Amino acid sequence: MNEEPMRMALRVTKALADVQRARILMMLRAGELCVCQIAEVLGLAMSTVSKHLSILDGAGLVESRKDGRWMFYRLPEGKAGEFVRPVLEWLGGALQKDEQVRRDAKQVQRVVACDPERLCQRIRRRQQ
Amino acid sequence: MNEEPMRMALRVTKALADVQRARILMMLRAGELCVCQIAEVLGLAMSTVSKHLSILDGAGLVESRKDGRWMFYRLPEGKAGEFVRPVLEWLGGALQKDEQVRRDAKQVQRVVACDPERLCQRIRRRQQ
DNA sequence: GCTACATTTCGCCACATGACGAACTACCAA
DNA sequence: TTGGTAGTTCGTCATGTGGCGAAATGTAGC
Repeated sequence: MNEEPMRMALRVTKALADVQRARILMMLRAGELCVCQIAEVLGLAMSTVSKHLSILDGAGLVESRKDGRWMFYRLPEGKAGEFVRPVLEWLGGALQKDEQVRRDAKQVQRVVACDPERLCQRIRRRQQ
Repeated sequence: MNEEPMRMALRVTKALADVQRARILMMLRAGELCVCQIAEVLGLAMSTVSKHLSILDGAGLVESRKDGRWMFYRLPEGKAGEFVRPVLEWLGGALQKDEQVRRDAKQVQRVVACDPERLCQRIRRRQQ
């Protein structure tokens, strides 16, 4: 194991160096979310969100779980997240009072209350 | 005071999301360096290094001091560096065993022993 | 099997970023 | 004041990145 340290570190910092990905990480503090829920809050196309999530995943900043057609993403737990936990905590502290992050957190509350089926349909309609 | 938190955080993460800038930060752990010393170790043009340093400075990841024609850069100390210190420590830990970072550290030892006048001349010659 | 649908991958475009050399600035020393 | 020099800024170019829609993938249910 143990790939070149610089490569690992840069994958993390590059993954963190984007607004939408920072917003996603903050949203996931509330618990796991599926792609369409995240897309709904960010107001982005699902393909775009999926790409962001694969970048976060590649950096070890999220873990995923597949449930039927749905894919749920969450912050890494336990040993898997050891490497990135300090940075995630720093980011959380830095964005604690960010207005957009707070709006997102409220939206997440609304969105997890919805039936995911309906949510995905709504997003799909928005895109055409 | 207190600019939008997201903007501040992203300035830091974007500044960290580049190999050369990560190398610079690691090099500065040995103490302050001038632009030509950094350019020598990285093997980049001074104009490029200067740009990197201005990005690091804008993120609060370095402080600077002017001495005659020389500009010295160092890691931020005291209260100024409070915000970024956790990330810098994380990066230091992550890159502890990186080969390139170690080579850079040795080069820094060589370079600080040189007369800076001669060093700058050497770099300038290299660029033509 | 076939259909519906959540997600991912692909192809494309617009824009951001990192590199260089040249021109410009600021400062020291004659 | 004039030269020389460390550093910065500017213009340019190649490459990287984020966005979308369309096509591909995989899974549930008929």
